[in-house]
Amino acid sequence: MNNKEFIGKYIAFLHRDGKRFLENELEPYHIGSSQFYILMPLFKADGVNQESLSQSIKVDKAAITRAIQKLIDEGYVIRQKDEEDKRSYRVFLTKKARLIEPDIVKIAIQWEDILLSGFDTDHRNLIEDSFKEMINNVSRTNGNTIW
Amino acid sequence: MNNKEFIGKYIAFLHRDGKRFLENELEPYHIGSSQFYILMPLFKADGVNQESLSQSIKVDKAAITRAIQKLIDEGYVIRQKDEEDKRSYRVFLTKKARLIEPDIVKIAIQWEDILLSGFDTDHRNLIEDSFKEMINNVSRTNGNTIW
DNA sequence: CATAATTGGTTGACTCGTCAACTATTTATC
DNA sequence: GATAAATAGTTGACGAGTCAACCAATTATG
Repeated sequence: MNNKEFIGKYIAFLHRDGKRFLENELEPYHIGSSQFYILMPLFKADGVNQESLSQSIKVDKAAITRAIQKLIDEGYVIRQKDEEDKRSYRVFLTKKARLIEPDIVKIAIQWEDILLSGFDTDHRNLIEDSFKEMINNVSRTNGNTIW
Repeated sequence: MNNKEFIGKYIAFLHRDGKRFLENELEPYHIGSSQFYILMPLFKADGVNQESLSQSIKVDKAAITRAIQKLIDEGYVIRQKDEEDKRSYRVFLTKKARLIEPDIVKIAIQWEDILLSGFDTDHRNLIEDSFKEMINNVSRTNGNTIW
């Protein structure tokens, strides 16, 4: 039984599968997984700036810029210069985005249900907590030094 | 307490952090994370072909081709036409690769230790099993249809 | 045994994300 | 209040991975 595998490998598997799943499901809406990750926080609260989106999904602001451009092109968001701080833009959902919101959320839930199928509530909570712990572990480690 | 988050989001966080960690640590060896993922199975058994590597790390064979090219350029592997099946190449580690093997394995363990720090043995086993279940769930789902 | 289907590998075009360098605005500091 | 430092956003170059189209070799099938 010398088949010890690393968690990192499993994380990579699931990440790639998830990306593929999302991109297949999102194809009818002409967006990809990067747009999905931006829409999700916007559904909760729009009018925020790109920096805030960058922090909430922990993705480089350069990637946010590019992903938002696509959302604009497809008519899902508009940007408006923030009059309080003219360096930044506030990003707002359009009606078109609100129309697809239930579909997009459903896709997120579908993926969650696939991943966790067969897990009871306790197990789901334990997994969620464990993920949070791992994320804390990582940020604690790279928070101080640069590794 | 309406902050239900999706596991998929956490997976993406950890994937990106892991990639960054690996790439920082691997820099002195002039390889990146894609080479890391290929070296790891080769350390267990080399002389296999690219298709086999593709399956073992679940990465598209096109990416394997490109990642191996870099390993060749850096002198960590050589390829040898398989005389039994002339379509395929057998990939062998060089001495240079064997020399860095302990370092590379140590980097993998380091990342594992960061992720799972504070987890006792039971918790670690539970996490590993849960990841395996999630991966089974995914392959069961996309095994039949194409979603 | 000839032709068809499958398999191993490569290439090109693409998405997603990172980092570094840059502009423009805002905030601190002397 | 001028200059320095920090912050929001953009752009370019890159690495990693996917998919599709393609060769060449192998295996099935008629």
